[in-house]
Amino acid sequence: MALKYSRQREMIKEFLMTRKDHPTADVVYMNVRQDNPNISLGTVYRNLTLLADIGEIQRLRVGDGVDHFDADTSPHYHFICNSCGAVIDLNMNSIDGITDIANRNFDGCIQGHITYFYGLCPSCKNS
Amino acid sequence: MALKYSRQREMIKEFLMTRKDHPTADVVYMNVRQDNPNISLGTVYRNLTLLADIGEIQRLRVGDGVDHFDADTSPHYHFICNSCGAVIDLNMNSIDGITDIANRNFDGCIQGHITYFYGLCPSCKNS
DNA sequence: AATAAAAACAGTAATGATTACTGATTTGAA
DNA sequence: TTCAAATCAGTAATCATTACTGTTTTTATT
Repeated sequence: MALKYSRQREMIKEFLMTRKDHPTADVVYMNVRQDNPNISLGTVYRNLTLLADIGEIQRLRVGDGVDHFDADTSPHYHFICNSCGAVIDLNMNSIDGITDIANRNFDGCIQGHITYFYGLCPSCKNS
Repeated sequence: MALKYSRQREMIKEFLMTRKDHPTADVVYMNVRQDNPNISLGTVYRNLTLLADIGEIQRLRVGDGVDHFDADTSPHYHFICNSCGAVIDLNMNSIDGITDIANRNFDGCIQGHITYFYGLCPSCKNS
């Protein structure tokens, strides 16, 4: 199962790198299709999953029933607007200490955490 | 749209209160059906959503593609086993301080956070 | 450059969780 | 008791995602 080059995968990754708003598979599909009208939605899904599996992108399950994708794989937190659903990067340090706290009273082995912040985004706050 | 009594809703809530493992709608359905074989899956979904909306239960989106439900509405954290998918309550205090940290460099208004911990559950750890 | 096996593709069908619809039943206030 | 509103059971529809199939592309090897 050696990885082979794929124009489609490159286009998907490149599109994702231009976006800071963590688009869904469908948004990726609609945009990449502007340059390659023949691309299939299944190809988009398959490559997004593949890219996430090899760690080149990040899959975000923000709880709205649709997966979002982020080309920024560095550890960072996300904010989801309760009003408009926007997914926004947060500028704050990692709070890895909480996994230690969580491990204290737990018999298993906690390896990491996922945190999402909720509230009103700057634009929804002023309207 | 005043809320009226419903035997089905009561059964669903009562079943959920007996469980600590955060069952899915389908599991609720299969169990409640033992006492009421005529109950409809749609009724289970409708009432779980209604109970969550009025705050009597909690909906957990743990990222496995299926919603889980918890009759314990007090703030507490959850752990998801990377191996078996079990959803387990964690015995630790709320770390509300992190919403303050998150708010510092954010123009919007952060109202809360959702954190899930991942790793190996006690039973998967020893096998 | 020609060959061929593996990988990836486009297009479409299938899946699975959840929601919406419909006509019948239940609830609860007047 | 009456009756409108709420809820129900059963089923159809939706929507995101995955699986399947026959074709095309990639790439290592001649």
